[in-house]
Amino acid sequence: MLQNKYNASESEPKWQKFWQEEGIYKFDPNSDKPIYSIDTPPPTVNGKIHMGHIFSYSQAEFVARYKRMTGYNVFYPFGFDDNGLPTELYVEKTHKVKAHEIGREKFRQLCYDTVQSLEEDFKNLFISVGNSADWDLLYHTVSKESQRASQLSFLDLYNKDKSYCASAPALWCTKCRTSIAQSELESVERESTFNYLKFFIEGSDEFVEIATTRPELLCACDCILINPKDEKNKHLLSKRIRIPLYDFSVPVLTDDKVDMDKGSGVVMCCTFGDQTDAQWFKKYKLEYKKAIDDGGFMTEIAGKYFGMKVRDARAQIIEDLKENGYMLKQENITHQVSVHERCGTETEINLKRQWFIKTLENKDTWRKIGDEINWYPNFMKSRYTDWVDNLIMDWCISRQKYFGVPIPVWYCKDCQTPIIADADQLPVNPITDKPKGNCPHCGGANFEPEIDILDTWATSSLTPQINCKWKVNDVMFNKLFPMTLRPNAHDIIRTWDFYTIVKAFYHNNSRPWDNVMISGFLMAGKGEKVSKSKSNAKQSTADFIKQYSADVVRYWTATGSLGRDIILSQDELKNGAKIVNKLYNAGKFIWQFIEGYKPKTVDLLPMDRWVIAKYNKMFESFKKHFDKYEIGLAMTELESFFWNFCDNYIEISKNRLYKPEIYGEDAKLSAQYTIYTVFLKVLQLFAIYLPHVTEEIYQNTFKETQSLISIHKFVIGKIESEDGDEIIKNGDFVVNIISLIRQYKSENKLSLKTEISKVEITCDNEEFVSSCMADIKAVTSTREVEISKGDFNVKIGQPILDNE
RNA sequence: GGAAGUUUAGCUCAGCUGGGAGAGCAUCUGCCUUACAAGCAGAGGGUCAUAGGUUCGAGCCCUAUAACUUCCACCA
Repeated sequence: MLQNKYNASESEPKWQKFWQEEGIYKFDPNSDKPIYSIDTPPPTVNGKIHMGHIFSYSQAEFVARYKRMTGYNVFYPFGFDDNGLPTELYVEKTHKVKAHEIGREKFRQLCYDTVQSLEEDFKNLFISVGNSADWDLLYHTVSKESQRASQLSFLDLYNKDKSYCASAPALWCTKCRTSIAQSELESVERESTFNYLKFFIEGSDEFVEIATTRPELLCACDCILINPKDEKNKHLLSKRIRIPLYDFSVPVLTDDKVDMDKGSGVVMCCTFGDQTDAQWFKKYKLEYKKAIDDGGFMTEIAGKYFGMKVRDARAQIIEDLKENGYMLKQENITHQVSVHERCGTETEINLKRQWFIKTLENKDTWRKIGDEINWYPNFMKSRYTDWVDNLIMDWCISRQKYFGVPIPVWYCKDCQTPIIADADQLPVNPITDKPKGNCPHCGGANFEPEIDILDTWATSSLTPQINCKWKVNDVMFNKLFPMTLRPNAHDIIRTWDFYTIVKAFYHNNSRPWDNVMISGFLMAGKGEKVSKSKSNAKQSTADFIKQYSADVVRYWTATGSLGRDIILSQDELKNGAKIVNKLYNAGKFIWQFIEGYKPKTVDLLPMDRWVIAKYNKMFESFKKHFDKYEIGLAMTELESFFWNFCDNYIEISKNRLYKPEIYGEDAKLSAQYTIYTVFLKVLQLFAIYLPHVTEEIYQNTFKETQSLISIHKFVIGKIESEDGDEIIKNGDFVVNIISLIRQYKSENKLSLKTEISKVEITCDNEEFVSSCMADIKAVTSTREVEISKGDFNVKIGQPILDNE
């Protein structure tokens, strides 16, 4: 029995609890069913879950439900990415502390406590929106198991010579005080000035003009470069050039990368102004002059600018250059600069001992694996291939941070050789643990621990291995790996997707998954994304659930299309509320006629066969869309069928259901069979999107005569029927006739229940139309219908206005 | 500078292998019809971005152009 009104805020938590208790969504490791596995993105634990997450995660959630209901044993874990920089930044911000000030251990503990409570909230939120992950499979990137996997990965890469330790120029964030990877850069437009400076040739008052945006790096200048083909500057080659304001001079070198036509065609190379400088540094084995310290302040070599922030030093040196007559001219420009995506700070390049994973040497492999994977939507694949094509640096995995997976390495104090931990001592923390033996190189017994930690992506790129129990349970691993689906938003194709591919190839010589499904972003407005860290998520997800219900929020998430950004729309939410209400009301209506009814095969009336054929046809395209991960298009098919079912089929059949004494017992049985069967099927399909209201209806109606404990345990499919397109065409034709009569009433401002004395129909499928005579009469309230063969025409007689 | 996506009704979008221009919302007109007024029935509304081309026929294919969005590169 269904209550008169549906109360979502009562029902939703009730069913969520029921599903948990009954293990409705649990993965069965012993099942023979084919496995469908989902490599769920672990959200970074740094703030609140906003509607953008719900949007993106729902896409995979719908797929999980769909696959479960098409006979798969679905492996759908959930995870949290709770180590690393994003979490540290969050903790520093919310607790108003600086990690390097309060100390490593204290800070790690603070991080740990913070993520514990946040994750509980995250989990509850995802449950409250009806997420059907198997929570028993929950993983954390900071857990012992993940740390072990991550360190095993490190060992494996080291043993396979796919990683190396080097003092090489690496991207550096002076605010976060850590090295970062190429993938963590973001381009932003910044105002700057182009400064054209006089550089005097040593021992002469002749000068050469060199333009720079970074005059504060003059103190770190190593050389001047020109193009080898540059005739006009050729005379500089044998000369040394004096650095303005500083008491030293540098040689002139040649390099093809110098653009003769840019500025004066003469460039200065500093350590380090940009990527090109870093390349020249390596190529010509230049001296490292560290001008900027780890925190973004000028070093001693900057002379009078020592201790100043880069920006201030730049402003000051520009003044000094002007004052001393070195400034030829200045141009204001706006240019793209690389900033750290997490904090927006302009990045520097720093030279430190770092660990790298080789990514440059296998570009062809990365492309090949990209080709092996199905990308949905396909055009998003170009994000991946573009990224691979444009890689210029190996993946730097050292982070000078605290809260993360330790790099399992010590260095011999005598010969500096890295000592790698043993596999059987993992997870290991080199600061508190000791290596198992002496230095293999010199036999030394004094070690210095590596204090850096691993890039958080170095661990999260192992989610398939972590989830599938790599090097933990071989049987499981072989069963699950590679995984079926990787769902994520398009912002992390170059990080998460790329790194996961790299690791799966190095460790398992395989692609990590068969399919990648890319979702769009929730935009707060034009060109403005909603993000956890920016807190521009105006209304919280919990508020939306409270206001509209979880089902309605889910409905909205299903309206987006693959890979495309969407803007939160109140209209779509209202639409969702309408559909939930409509389903519930249809359930109430149908219950009146199916209470105690058990479906049995009967001869069906034509319009009943019609609606079943319509359902089957809709199911085909529903399936077609869903198999291509087009969740929204599938739902649109379902929705429009359901609305048609209510407004046309139910209207037609309700007379037979109400008045068997007029239309006959058989006609009622036929209608009962049809509404029972079709509505139960429709409910199953809607269960993917609206799991709560469909469960509420099922439990209070069909459950009585069905053996399955939950609507979510059904296998969706077609309804048995011989009919095809012919009956659809004929039935649609009848609906069209009904429409014409409704139109007549509407145009004449009559109530739809107004009786019509007589309707004369001529058409060429008069046989079929005649077979639906009783339905037509009933639904249009027509006393007499005459049908004959001929050109299509519907003649509507007089309405009967007085109640007789 | 390279690339991808988008451009269809006032708004949000659907249109599969070329043949009828569509849905929802909004607007307007009716209707309390034994599930639902959070509903039902109906109506109006479009040079399918622009210009060429292929074709018997183009929203769809080709070429060029424009606008918007995004990714990548440039950063002397």
